[in-house]
Amino acid sequence: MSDLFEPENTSPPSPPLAGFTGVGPTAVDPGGYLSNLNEGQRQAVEAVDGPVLVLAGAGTGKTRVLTTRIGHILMQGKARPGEILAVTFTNKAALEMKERVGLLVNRSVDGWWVGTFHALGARILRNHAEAVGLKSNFTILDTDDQVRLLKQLLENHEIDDKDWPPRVLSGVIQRWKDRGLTPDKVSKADAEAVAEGKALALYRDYQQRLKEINAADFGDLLLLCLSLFQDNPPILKQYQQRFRYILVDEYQDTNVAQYLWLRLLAQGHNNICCVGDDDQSVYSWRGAEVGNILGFETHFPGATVVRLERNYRSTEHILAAASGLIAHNEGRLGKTLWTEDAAGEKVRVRGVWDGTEEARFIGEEIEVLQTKGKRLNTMAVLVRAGFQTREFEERLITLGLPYRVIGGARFYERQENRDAIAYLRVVAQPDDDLAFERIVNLPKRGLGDATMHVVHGLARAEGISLTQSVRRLIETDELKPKPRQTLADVLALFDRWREMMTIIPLVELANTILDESGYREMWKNSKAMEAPGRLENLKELGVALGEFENLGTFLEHVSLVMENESSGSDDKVTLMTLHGAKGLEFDTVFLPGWEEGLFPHQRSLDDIGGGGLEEERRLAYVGLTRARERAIISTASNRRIYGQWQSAIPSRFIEELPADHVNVIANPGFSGGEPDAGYNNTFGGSGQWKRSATRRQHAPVAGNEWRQASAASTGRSFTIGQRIFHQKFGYGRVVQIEDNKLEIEFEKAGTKKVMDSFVEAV
DNA sequence: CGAACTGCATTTTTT
DNA sequence: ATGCAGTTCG
Repeated sequence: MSDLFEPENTSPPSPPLAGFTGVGPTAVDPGGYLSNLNEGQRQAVEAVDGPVLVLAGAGTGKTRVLTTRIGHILMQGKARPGEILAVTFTNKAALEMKERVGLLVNRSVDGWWVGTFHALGARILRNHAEAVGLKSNFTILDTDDQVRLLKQLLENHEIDDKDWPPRVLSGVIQRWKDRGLTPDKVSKADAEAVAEGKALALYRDYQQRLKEINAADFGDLLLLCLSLFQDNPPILKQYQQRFRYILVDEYQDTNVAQYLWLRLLAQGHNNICCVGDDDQSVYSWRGAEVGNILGFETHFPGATVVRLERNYRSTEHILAAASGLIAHNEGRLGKTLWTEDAAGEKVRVRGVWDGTEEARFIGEEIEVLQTKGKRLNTMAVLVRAGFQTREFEERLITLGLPYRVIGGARFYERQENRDAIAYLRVVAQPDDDLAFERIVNLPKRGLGDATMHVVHGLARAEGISLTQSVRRLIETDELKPKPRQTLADVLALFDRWREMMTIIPLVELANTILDESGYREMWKNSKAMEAPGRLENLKELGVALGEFENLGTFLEHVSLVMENESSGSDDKVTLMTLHGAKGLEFDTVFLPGWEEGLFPHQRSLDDIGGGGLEEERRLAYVGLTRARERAIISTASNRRIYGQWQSAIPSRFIEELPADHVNVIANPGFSGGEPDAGYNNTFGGSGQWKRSATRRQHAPVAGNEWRQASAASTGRSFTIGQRIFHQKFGYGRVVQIEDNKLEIEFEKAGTKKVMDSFVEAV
């Protein structure tokens, strides 16, 4: 273990933050950055030493607190930039923190220890890879790789993949890792609960195999750090001494492994400041442990707890509604948000007949707001589950309202990009079996199952990687001449590319590989519909590559930063899930689908006493608190789920909203409650929807309409470049086709997405 | 090897 | 209903 720390730290100690301009007057700061804070925020910033928990409610300025706190520590000369560890959960948050700190201290924060748990974990591990049985160029496996690896290993484990699909087992192992459990720490009870106790051996085997192929999965980035620290006290000590101050964002989302990681690093000085909101903990299903934030004072004795309760985002009615709702949860640390802002509009609750009407209603509301001068990018539709966006998309397309859907397939996850990246991975790291396997016969080289079976056999028997196995096999005559020659050629290509790696620029290397491997040729010859798009994506990948110094940096980026955030500044309505909306805010927020079974989701209702329902309620709370000026909830009395029409009951969360802050409006056709719910009647309270509402069997009228529209849209097909006519937008040309949605460049109206049923060929 | 068929699940998402 | 993955058949 040579140099523990990177070059930027070997620079001579500079005076603490020369060039720090702060925000205002310097020295003790009267009128400077501290005076921009409210009482609570200021406390959170000034309580520099010892453990601090900042309970930051929605919209109370936690990012400001975090960044100002970093500035304050530097300003006070308590630490130099390289001595602060600031951890976030997502790259987006890390980027924002870097930007804002950079702005505050008026200098670049490159090289500071600001990043995600995973990125920082990887950074530490690369410095000490040998100590945990890896080489420093180890590959970081994504979820997909994990599953494929596991699938291969399953064969030796007599586990029935019908009962225990690799995906599930991968989840189990991941959860163990989330809890900080290496194979030898998994309890007997835990182990026996999965695949008749056979999963533990699989976990061992999986870890073994990871080392053989010089790879780590996401969980390992933390777990291996823990092992590293525990097994090498001197290394741990150096990091402890180095990170004099630790800051953590979104603490309610951390898992046990992350808590242990933080605790080890903070040991000694205990200068750790965690910011979070227990009421916004919505990720327990992926291993987040609310107990981390609930038990902070026990985990870090003598902790200072600061509550940020003054909200700068929402109106009074919105806050009161949200607070009233979340008050139904037990086991909270407790906070009451308040604001000095106006009362504003009450939260609206609208009952509708079905999903179609719901989409129509929201579409109308958006148009009304638009005529009042509201921009589309101030509005968002927040749904519980991804599939719900479809109905709104269709409606918005019909109305010609631009929208964007957040979430879904990402750039680096597209097949062609993954293939190209696989080539690069094998160049960078020959032992990367998963990448090697992906492309060894892509394009087709005539290497079938028979050949690969032999290769696998030797690899498994010897505990070596596939590349190594191939290297040996081509020296023998175990293989038939043809595949043997093919493999030799492939290996020779990789050897050549590997030599080029250090001499030619990354983009050129990638282009050479795509050409010489025949991969690009494969798509050029393909008659598949998507082929041109794939080639386009490969070009796009080239552009992305251009921004990186070397292959290693690029691959790290690909595995840790799955970003695909587009401009975001366009004037479009945002459609996304409630989970995706955490941390964002909009003037107007639409919250559709508040029905029992959908929200709260059925799965949480089935999970009796598991806390699932409370998490759903927190999700509702998150949704409401995204709104600055307006929150509009809707609930449909009929919904088509899995192709089956079902009558639905309004979500219990609607009843839980405090009546004084809510306006309930039901429609004539609405059948969620009293037989004769008045049209546009405004009730003072929300209790009128008893869940004993009559459940009737019915075939919704609107269903026919939907079916017709759907049938009409499937009949025709368009081709790219075709000239068309649209009732509302006039003549145009098809530029892209996505199912029955067309992107059309109109001659007068610009580029819009429309449904093909509204378009005629000319 | 690729097309057609069958069964099956179907919340949320980051790294 | 729908899509996907695994399997089977030509």
